[in-house]
Amino acid sequence: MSPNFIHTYVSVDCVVFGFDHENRLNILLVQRHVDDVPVEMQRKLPGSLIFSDEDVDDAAERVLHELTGIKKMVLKQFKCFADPERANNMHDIKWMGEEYKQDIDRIITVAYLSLCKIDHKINSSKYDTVDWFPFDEIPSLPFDHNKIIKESLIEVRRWIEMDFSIIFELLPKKFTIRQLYQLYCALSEKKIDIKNFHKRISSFNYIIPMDEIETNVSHRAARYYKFDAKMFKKNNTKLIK
Amino acid sequence: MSPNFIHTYVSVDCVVFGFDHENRLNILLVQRHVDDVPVEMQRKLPGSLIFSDEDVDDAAERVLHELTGIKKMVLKQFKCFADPERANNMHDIKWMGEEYKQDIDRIITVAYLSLCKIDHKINSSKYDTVDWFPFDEIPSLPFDHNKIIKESLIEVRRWIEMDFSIIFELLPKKFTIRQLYQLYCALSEKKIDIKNFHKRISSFNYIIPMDEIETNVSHRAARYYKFDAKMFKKNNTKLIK
DNA sequence: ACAAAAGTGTTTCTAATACACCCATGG
DNA sequence: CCATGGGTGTATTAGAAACACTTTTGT
Repeated sequence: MSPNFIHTYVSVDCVVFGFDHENRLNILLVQRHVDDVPVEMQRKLPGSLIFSDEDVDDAAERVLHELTGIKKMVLKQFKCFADPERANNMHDIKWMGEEYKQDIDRIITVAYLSLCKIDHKINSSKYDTVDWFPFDEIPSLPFDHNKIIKESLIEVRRWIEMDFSIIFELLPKKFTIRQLYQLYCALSEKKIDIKNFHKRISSFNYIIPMDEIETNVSHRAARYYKFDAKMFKKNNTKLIK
Repeated sequence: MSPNFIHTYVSVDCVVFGFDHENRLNILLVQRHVDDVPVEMQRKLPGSLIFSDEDVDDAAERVLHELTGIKKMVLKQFKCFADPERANNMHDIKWMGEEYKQDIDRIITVAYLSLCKIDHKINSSKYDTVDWFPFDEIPSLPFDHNKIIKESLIEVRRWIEMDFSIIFELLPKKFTIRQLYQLYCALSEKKIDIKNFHKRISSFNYIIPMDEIETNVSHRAARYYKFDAKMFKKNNTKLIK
């Protein structure tokens, strides 16, 4: 008795979130190159097959590094996608053949979340083209990448719910309370009044007011704040209980 | 350029939680049969390789059904384990050869959580021996099953935090407030006074008092309650905000 | 002066906690 | 009668929410 067990390649795909100046969540997509493939199918999530001596977490770390050149990025595995139909598209099969020089029939992938300051310089050693796409302007993507992205949003919200400190991975090192507020609103269902938000934030000893304030704004300039991770660790607090 | 990409089997493993009469979390383990293997290594998590035309979620559902005979069990994917060393033990390699009739060098697994009423009759179509083990009496297990179980506890706590209603999957259909309280304590870090717990519970319209009360107890008999899933769905509430 | 957002102070109200008290049952 | 836990009611308090008011800057 030798039933038809899966024997397959395994990849990782990374959904990297950023937060732009129009208060929108963005995602990093890369270019793939295949002839005869409609141009709208030429974007994809950054990813890679994993090596035979590699753990998935390490593979995801590698993909992120090849993608951005950044050494340490926060990273969280969130789901294995293994629909037998997920790589059945002709174009995708062709692309895999060219990319990996192997005939690949089925492939399962482990999806990861990551966060990145959108102003950080992207220095990819692997991809020619790496671009931010606002969440609601993401084109139709190969494989089940659109599905993965859709589910990643739910996951990133959960993540911030659980560990508020990772929200600062998306903000510049110095940020205004308003920026933090807008980001919080984009990521949380909870609605909170900006004034009360302000009050609560300033009661936290791990969000530290700086001397610097905004310039060239047509209203009272806001103060910049910075996040003190050490302070946060000491008395780990949720934003909203 | 054809680097050494993984080409592997993929399995699912299920960590099924139960809650016993001594207020302890338990886990279902099955027996595996290999000669020459020390008896303490003869238990394992229920699991299976996935078939070539099967999604992982379906495989997990299949495993659970073969394990318990129960049709619908709650089920949640929680992590892919892919350490290249995880199946390097000689005994494990031998067992895989006998079980699956294939030479298996490396194997990655996707772990699932499930919950089961501990009094429910277990009717396994696949395993001769299926037993509950209290969480802190789990023996040394093959592969990385001990690691998986350890992480599953964190995960099940998160799950209940997110969706309180699944806690009732672990309780009998009729239960006392004390039972619910003990279970809640076992699964949550939050401490709450039993009296206030009682009060809060009785304020929820989806936890319905029954006419029946305990018998043969050496103190005032407690009332039985039941959980009304429909009511809960209407006004989904967290136990503690 | 006005608009627009920063930032602070005050009040209200809900909900969590602490705790007192009565009830029921077995020994 | 006592011990044990079931179950209810009340007072206190913390903190979330609503909102008024002052400050700062550009136009």
